[in-house]
Formats: sequence, C-alpha cells, structure tokens
Amino acid sequence: MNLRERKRSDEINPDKDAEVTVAGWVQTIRKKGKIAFILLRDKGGIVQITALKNEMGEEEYNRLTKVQRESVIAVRGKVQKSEYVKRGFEILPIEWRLLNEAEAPLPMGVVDKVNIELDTRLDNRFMDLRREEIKAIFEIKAIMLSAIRRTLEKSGFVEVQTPKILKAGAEGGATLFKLDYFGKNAYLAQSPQLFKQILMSTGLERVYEIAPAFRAELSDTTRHLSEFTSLDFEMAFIESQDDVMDMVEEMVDSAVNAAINEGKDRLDMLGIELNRPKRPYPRLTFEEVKRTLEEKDKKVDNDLDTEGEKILGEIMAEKGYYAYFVVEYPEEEKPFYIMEKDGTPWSYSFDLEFKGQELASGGQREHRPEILMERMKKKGLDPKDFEFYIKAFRYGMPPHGGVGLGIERLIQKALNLENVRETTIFPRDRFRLVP
RNA sequence: GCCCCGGUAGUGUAGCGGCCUAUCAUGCGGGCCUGUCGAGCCCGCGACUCGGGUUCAAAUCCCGACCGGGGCGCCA
Repeated sequence: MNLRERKRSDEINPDKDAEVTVAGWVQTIRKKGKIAFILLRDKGGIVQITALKNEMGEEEYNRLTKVQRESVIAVRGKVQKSEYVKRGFEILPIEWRLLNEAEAPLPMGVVDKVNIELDTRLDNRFMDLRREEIKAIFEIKAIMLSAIRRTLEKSGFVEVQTPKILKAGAEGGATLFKLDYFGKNAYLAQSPQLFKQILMSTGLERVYEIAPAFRAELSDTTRHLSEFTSLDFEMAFIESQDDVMDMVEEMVDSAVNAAINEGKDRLDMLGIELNRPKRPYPRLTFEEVKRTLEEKDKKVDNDLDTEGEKILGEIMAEKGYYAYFVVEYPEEEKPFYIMEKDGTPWSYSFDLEFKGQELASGGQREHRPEILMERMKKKGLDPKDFEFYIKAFRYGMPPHGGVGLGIERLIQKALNLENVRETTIFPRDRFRLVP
C-alpha cells in the first residue's frame, strides 16, 4: 500500500474505481459482531469502510475494529456500490495501516452528542477544526477574503505591508502593547493608519492591507480580540468620503456574494441563510440618527453606545436594511486625521454598521499639514512625535480617504456567530495566549 | 477600568449544609449481535480548582488565590 496512490473520498467514482486507497481519521466504529462499519473522515468528507470478520480473519478484524477514534489510518480496499450507504458505495478492506493512533479519552469529542464550551474547543482547536461545521467557518472566511482582494485589485488597489513594530501609537486612545526593542521601548501596531496615509503621497494612489492589528484594550466581550485582522485601504484623489463608502459597499457586497455563491454547501452545513444586504447601503447622518433614537427615548450624546447601535440596527432591519453607514460624527469624537466639516461640529467620517454592530470606520482625511497639526494639538498630541508622518504631507499630498474594517467582525455578523473568537482559529484575548 | 455570574469524571451537566462512598448523558473498558449510519442492549470505570475559616457535619456557607463566562465603557 502506497500513500501516493491515495484518493480523497470525494474523488472516488464507484463506477470506475474497482479498488482504492483512502486515508483519514477514524470518526466512529460501529461494531455489530461479525460486521463493523468504520466512518473514515478526510478532506472530501466521510467514507464508510465495511469490515467483515469472515473476510478479514478474526485477528485483523479485531485489530482494525479496536483502533481508537480519531486515529489516522490508511485503507486499501475494494469499492463496492451499496444502497445502504449514504454515499452510495463502501470500501471493503484488503489491507490497512495504522499511521498514528489517537490517545483515549479525547480532550473533546468530534461527533459526540454533548455540548462543548467554546473555551474547551479553543483549548483543543486542532480537534475542534475536525468538525465539519467549524472548518466551514474558516473556509467561508477564506472565500470572503479572496473576494475582497479580487474586488480591490480590480479597482486598482495595490496590496502593501506596513510595519507592526512601531515607536509610537497611531492615535492615542486605544491601548498599546509595549515591547522591548533591542533595549528601546516599542509598541505593536494598533492600526496601519499613518503608514497607509503616508503612501498616499507616493503615487501608488490606492493601497490596501490585510494584516493583524493589536489592541491592549481591557475589553472582554464577544466582539473584541487583542489581535484581529484589519482590512485597511486608502485611496487618493477622492472628491468626498462618499467615494470611500462606495468602495466599502462594493467590497462588502462582493464578499457576502462570494460566500453565498462559492460557499453555499458550507452555509447549508452551518444552517445559515445569508442574504446580500440591500443596496445602496443607506447613509444616515449622525444628527438624523440622534433624532431617530431620541424619538424612541434613547439618549444620544456625542457617540452611539452599544444600546443605541442595537436599537438603530432594529429600526433599520424593519426597513429591510442590514448594512448602512452612519456619517458625519461629531469632530470631537474622531481622531486627528479625520477632516472636519468646516464651520460645523461635524466631521467627514463614517462608520459601517452591519446588523447593529460597528464593522468599519473611515472617512476623508485631513491632507493639509497646517490643519493636521492643529488637529493634533487639539487632541493633545505633539506634532513633533509624528514628524515622520507629517513630512509626507508637506511635499505634495493629494486629498484622500480610507477605511479600517474588522474582518472577524464581518465574518461573525455574516454568519450570525455569537462570539468573534469563533472566527479566529487561534484567538488572542485578555486571557488567552495559548494555543 | 467598572458591574454581575461561574468553576463537580475526558466532555457537557444535576446536586447548593447531614438522605452524596455525588445525578444523568456522552466517553472509555468488557460482553452480545452480518447491514449499521446520533446503532442497540447488558456489566464495569471515571469528578467536587486550590488554600484558609465557620460548623458536631462542607461539593453545598464565608474569605483569599487561580482560572473562566457575560455585560458596560471603549472600539474593528
């Protein structure tokens, strides 16, 4: 028996293949005396190995049917059509090999009919991912990311990588992870903001990055991670922030659409009905939102709180909108790099809300260096600390804007998952550093 | 940073001062069964997070530590 001859279970054609070699994980063994049914799982799904005591001989039969669940075995055998089996065929073993025996008991069941807590699952993620419906989440995530890349590239964006080890944080506010950098203090990047903006002065015109962002926030909620995948893009020569929102909408729509089309079988497996949010995504000004919520007796100050977001989500859902923008937040609430709406307390900023949760935020950036420095001072930052950044604004910086979007939140909301941690293979949060 | 809640076999749970040498399911070990597919049936195995305290008596009450869960704030 040779593993190079192995076929994935979904590649087997019972009309053509008389004999095959398969390999995978022993999911279950149902022994019924002289006949035993072994469900072998590989990337292509489940294939049934039917072992007959009378065919194999007692010794081999016992050896095979006593293998621990989740062990890895390879089987060469005869392909036999069978109406008893869901897939329409089974394999009658001729020879088999134990490639790696699993210990017992398992740290968690793969197909057991008991509930498993998320924490236990994350501690044993390698085993958790053996479950089809868990694997499906990450396959859909990959499909959506791939669609996002395609859409951005089609629109002239260039993928870039910016440093994750920084001397100073991007924006104050969010907490930074401090680290020792050859004896100096350094920080993990919480956003590529400053770097993607610097690139706007280069002529690349449109750049995007899909990379980890680190936030040392003491948040312990179902929507926060200490390390998450941030999708950032920045585009030059925009007329207004509407150009950025158009692009965000196009991108999110293509991702959801890809999940529906290319991930249909997996969505079915998860029992999820995913619909494309109605377009165009409405653009509501913060003022409008504030009025609407106050009509519902919900007080709004300078920002939407979690409750306000949820109520707005419900109001919009009633109208059939799952994705919408809230635009022109109070300038005071937004970081220094956002452009003010002159003569008003507002700013050219926006948040993308998806099913009542903030998914992305962006806007038009302030590209005039004097005003930029003024805004920095207003926010209590010293422009001297950002000389490397401001420099790029003094020698020809076009008007530009961009966005940062949390990939895990997008996946979480699209798939109606309760916890963002479910969308990260090895999540990092306040308490979890292993695995 | 603030506010709630919880830690019982490998896994998920019941019990919340004495009836607990702790329930049920799943799992694991053994037995029966040639068409199963959440197989079934029989027998068995396996646990109170740690450290103090209260009490005649603690899984159960109190304090602390450690580890988790949820919410708020903040954010993507």
